[in-house]
Amino acid sequence: MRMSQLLLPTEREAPADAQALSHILGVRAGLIRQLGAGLWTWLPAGWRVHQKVEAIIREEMNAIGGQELLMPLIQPRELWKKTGRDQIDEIFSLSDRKGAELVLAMTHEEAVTFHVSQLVRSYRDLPLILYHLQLKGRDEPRPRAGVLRTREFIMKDSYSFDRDEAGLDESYAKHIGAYDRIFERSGLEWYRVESDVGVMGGSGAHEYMAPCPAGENEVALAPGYAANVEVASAAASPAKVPPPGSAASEVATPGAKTIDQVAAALDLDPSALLKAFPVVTDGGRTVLALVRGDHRVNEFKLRSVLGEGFRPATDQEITSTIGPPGFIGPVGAEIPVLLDAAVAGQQGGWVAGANKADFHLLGVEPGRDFQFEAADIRSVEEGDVVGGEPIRLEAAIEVGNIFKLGTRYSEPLGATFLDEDGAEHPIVMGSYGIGPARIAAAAIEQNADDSGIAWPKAIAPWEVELVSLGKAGSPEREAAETLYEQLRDLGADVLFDDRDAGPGEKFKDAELLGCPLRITLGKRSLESGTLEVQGRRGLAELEPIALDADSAAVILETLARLP
RNA sequence: CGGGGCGUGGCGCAGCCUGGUAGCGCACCUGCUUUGGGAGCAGGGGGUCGGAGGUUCGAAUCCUCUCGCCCCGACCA
Repeated sequence: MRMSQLLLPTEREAPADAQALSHILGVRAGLIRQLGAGLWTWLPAGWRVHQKVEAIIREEMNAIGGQELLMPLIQPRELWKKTGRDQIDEIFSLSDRKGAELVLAMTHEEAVTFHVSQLVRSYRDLPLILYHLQLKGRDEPRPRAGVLRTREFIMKDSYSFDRDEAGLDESYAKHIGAYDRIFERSGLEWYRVESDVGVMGGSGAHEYMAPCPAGENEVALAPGYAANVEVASAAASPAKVPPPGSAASEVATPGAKTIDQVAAALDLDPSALLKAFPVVTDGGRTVLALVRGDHRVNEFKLRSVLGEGFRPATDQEITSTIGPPGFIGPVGAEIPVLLDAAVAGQQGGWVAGANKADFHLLGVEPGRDFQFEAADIRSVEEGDVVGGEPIRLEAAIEVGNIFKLGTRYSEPLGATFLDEDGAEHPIVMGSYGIGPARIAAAAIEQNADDSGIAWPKAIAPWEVELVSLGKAGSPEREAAETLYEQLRDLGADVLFDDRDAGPGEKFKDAELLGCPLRITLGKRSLESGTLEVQGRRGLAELEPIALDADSAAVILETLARLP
C-alpha cells in the first residue's frame, strides 16, 4: 500500500476527551474515529488490524470443526420473549413500518437455537459447532475508553450443540484449545480464568483476560493460579485477633459505627472485628453475612451460596429484625448467620456489634456465642495466599469468554433431538465469544511506548513499513520504488511511505503506527549500499541489509525472525 | 441512574467573569526554497461559537430550556 494514497489521518495531539491508551493511540495513529457515544468507525489501517484478528479466529475455529454462517442483527422480539431476554436493559428495541417489534441482537443464542431446533432432529446431526462474526447491539449505560466498551461491535460467537454433558465437555475443551491458540497467536499476554456463571446458571465458565491498565475487570494471579476476582479464593493472612477467652463481654463504643471507628475506639486491628452485612434475598429470607473487618463481602460468591439474588437490608429492616444499624452482630440475632471461612478457620475472641446502641462485644467466639454456617463469601485481597504463593490483583480487559449453557436456551426454544431409542432430549449447548476489537485494543495497551504502538507482528496493520526519503524523482526515491515493487512481488505485507514529506514526519508517523519492521531508504543508503533496519519493539536498530537484488528477500527473512 | 466536566474551523485551545465586526498553534491550499527526526518564507481558504427561545441598540459572552460528548461511581444476560 502506498501511503500517499492511504486515508491515514495521524494526529500529533491526543483527543482531549481520551483517557485510555488504546483510545488515544487508536485515534492518533489514524486507526479509528468516533461517530457517537460508543459508536466507532474503523479507518482503513485499523480495519486491517481487525481483519487480521478475524482471520486468526476463523482459522482456529475452522480447525476445531466450527462451521461459519451469518445470522441477522435485527431480530423479531418474539423470539427473545421466549427466553425472557427481551427484558434485559441493554436490549436495543425498534419497530418496523408495520409496527412489528424488533430488537438488535446482543448475542445470537436465540437465533442459532431457533434454527437448530428446526434443522436438527437426530442424534446423528450432533455434535455441531456453528459460529459467525457479526455485529452486536448493546445499549450500554456507559460506553467508554474508545473501542473497549461500545454500543455496537463485532463479536465472534460460536455455539456448540451436543447430546449430553459429556459431549458439551468435549466441545468446551475444543474451544479452550482454539481460544488458547487464538490469543497466543495474536501476541497478547493473556490468562484464562475461572469466572462467575451468573444467575443464569450453567455448569462452568471461563474468561480470557488480557492484563492492561484500561481494563474493567480484575484478575487474581499467582504462579499456577488465575481467576476473576469475582470467584477467586485464597487463604487470608491471619487476623490480628485477641486469643479466645472464657466469655464475651460488653464494651461501650459510643458513636462508633464503622469498622475504622470501632477499631480505633478499642485499639484493635480491623481484622479483629466482624463486619455484619445483612441481606434480604429475592425469596424474602433475611440472612446475616459476616466477614472480617478488613475483608469485603463478595456479592457473586454470596449470591452463589444463597442460591438466589439478594439486596442489602434497609435500615428499617435491620432495626426491626436485628438491632440498631452500626451496632449489629451475630450474637442473639434471630436470623441465619453466614460466616466467612476466613473467620471460621481461625480461633479468636472477635469483636462484634452487641445489637444495642453504642455497645460492642469483645471475645466473641463463633459456635459458642452464635450458630453459623461457614462459607467462602469474601473477595480475595492482594497478599492472600494460594498454593503457597501470594496473590496479586491486576486490571484486565475481558477479550473472550466461554460458557457451558446446558439447556438454558434449547428448552424454551424447543431445540431437541431423538436418540437411538427414539426418545426426545433437549440439546446441550455451549456459547463462546471473542471481541476482535478488544484484542486489538489490548494489543495496543500492552505494547505501546512513548513513540506510539508496537504491534505484535500477527495483527499489525502492515508487517513492514518502507520509508522512502528524498523527493520524488531523486535516485534514492527511484531505488525505493524498485524495492517496493520487489517486496510486492514476494507477497510482502508492506506499507510504502512515498509521501512528499520530511524525514522527521515520516519517522514519527511510522513509530506511531507501529509496524514491526521499518526499512529506511535514503541518500545514505545509496552511498553505503545498505538499508537501515529498525525493529519497532524498543526501536531497536538491527543489522543493515545490503541494497541489491536480494534486498526484498532478506527483509522478509529478517521479518520472519521477529516476534 | 447518581456525581463532575466540556461543547468556539479537521485536531488542540484562548476569548465568556466585565456584551461592541471571532482569535492562536497545528493541519489544509498556491508558489519558491528545503529533505536523515514533526522545515523556512510569502500568499490564501475554511467557523450560523452544539441547538432553540429570551434579555439588549447589539449576545460566543447574560438568562431559560434542550441536545451531544467525556470522566468517576452504580450497572455490565
